Amino acid sequence: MKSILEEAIKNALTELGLDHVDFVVEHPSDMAHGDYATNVAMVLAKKAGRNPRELAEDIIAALDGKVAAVAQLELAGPGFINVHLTRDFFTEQIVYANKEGAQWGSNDIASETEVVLEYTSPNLFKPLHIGNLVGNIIGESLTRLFENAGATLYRLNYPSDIGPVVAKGVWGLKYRGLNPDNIEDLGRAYVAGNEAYEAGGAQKEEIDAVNRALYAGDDDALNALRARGIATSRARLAEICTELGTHFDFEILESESGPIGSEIVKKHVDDVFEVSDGAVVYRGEQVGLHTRVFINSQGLPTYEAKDLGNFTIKQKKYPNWTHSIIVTGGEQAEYFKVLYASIRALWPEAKAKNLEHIPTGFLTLTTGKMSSRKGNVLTGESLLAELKEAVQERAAASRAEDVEKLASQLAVGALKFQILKQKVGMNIVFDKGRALSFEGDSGPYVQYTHARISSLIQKADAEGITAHYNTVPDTTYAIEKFLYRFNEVTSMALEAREPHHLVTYLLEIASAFNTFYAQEKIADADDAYAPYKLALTQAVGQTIKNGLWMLGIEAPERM
RNA sequence: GCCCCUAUAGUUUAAUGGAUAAAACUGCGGACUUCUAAGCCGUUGAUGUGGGUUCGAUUCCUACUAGGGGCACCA
Repeated sequence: MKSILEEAIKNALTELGLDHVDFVVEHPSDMAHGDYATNVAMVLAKKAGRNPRELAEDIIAALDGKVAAVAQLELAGPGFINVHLTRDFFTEQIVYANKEGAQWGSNDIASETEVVLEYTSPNLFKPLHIGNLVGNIIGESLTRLFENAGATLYRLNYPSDIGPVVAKGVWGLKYRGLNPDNIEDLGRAYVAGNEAYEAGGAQKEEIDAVNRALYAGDDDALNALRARGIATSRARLAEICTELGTHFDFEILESESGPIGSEIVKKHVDDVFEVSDGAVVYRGEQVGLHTRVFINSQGLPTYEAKDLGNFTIKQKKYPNWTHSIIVTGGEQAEYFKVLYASIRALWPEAKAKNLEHIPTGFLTLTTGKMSSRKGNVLTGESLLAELKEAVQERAAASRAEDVEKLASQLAVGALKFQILKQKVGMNIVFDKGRALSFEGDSGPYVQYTHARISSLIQKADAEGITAHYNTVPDTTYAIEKFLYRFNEVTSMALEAREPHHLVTYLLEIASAFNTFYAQEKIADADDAYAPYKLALTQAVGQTIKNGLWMLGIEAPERM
């Protein structure tokens, strides 16, 4: 609808012999101002040297009758043109939503793209910090927004299985006699290794030696500890990903990408890189950035070189990619600028493609600071467990058949919703108390609205009410004014890489539905409008379900 | 020291350069007791400071203040 209006306005400008300018068609914040409004007259006024209100009058005249769904055009304020849509338009949107079903809200704005999206990417020898979950949650939502827009999409996980962090963990396993098959011991081993490393001295050198040995792969005992630790960590990661609703299409390990990256760096040591203090570096200053080390003075690849190897593997596996997107913590924002600069220097053809880094915010707790080094972290799984525990009683008292499943759906919903609610990149202050309360602007609020709708549909069915559109009320319900915006929101959320627009929308539509529900009896067999209300209710339910899916959140039928 | 990001109500967050800055939590008040009260209705309360651009600035530019992040062998 929005694009139809934009097109009609452009045609009107041509008809009036006016220049084309950049104007917007938007939803006025006050619904009394209509369903859409455009500022075209005001933008054009100065250029044309005319009064904006007079100009708006001319445009209204030229626009009148051109778009069937438009009931009324009015001039307002300093020169806005407000557009009111017809009753039929809103009814048609309900028909359309119900007909589309699971496809409702989809679009094709990314149908020409092939996207490799890398996210989650934990270190296999560090406990999964709740901060790691942020990347998973945002990344997963982006993958779904891309899929919803028709993209060919590949989900990539890039866990770290070799390097200093792994060496610390393996050292801890060996010298503290910890069990590599136990996930808690793995966490303790890393903390011990890190403390030893920071203390310096002989132990630090031991850890460096472990690191070199692991790269060389010539110490069977260390190799075995590393392999067992990795297996333990990956098994647990897989469980968490299942619970969160993420599956990966493929994985690249740093132990694979490192050697490939090293080769590339060594091959280009004269044209792209240079040797400095025994290390191989890239001089980012030439493009306004900073210098970074790609191969350290011990001859081992750093994150930088590994990422070049990672890029090469992706390139080989998916040569037709158009977008390579990596979601990580915001502290890596500057790093990725340098990395991408080096990639463009190495492979000029990459300039024609889209290399994107999406930095996420830092997650802090309102209740105090966490430190992964000291081990007093709130791990991803412990938080999920806590959320599930908190919801257990409610879930048990609910109408759900499978209480455990509902508890999990609500816990995951609460967590994801709170993280996706704000703009990507903003630091997240995680309020456990609020997340645990499940009230207000929360995942469970929207999930509850969905369950309520499912229940209403069931009741209507029992009452013998069948959805149809023959008897339509004269006035448009407020909720109908939100429904048709769904497509606009999903496109915008994807284009901006900002799922929070969708979150805001779902809260609005859920809230509008709950108001509708409080004001109107829906499943009333004696009500002539009941079939229409039912159709509307179904459409809202479908919107919420599809919208939650794009956030990676399940929509329970009963709760 | 240099670079990047951020600053909105008591708190946590919204607002593609537009009209009276939108919610939630908290506080206070209320309705129904009819389809799920994890709900609904009402109410108090905000754009860090100074300039600039613009018909119009929370949004763009600039200086300052405050907070976070980064700046060579971690990821």
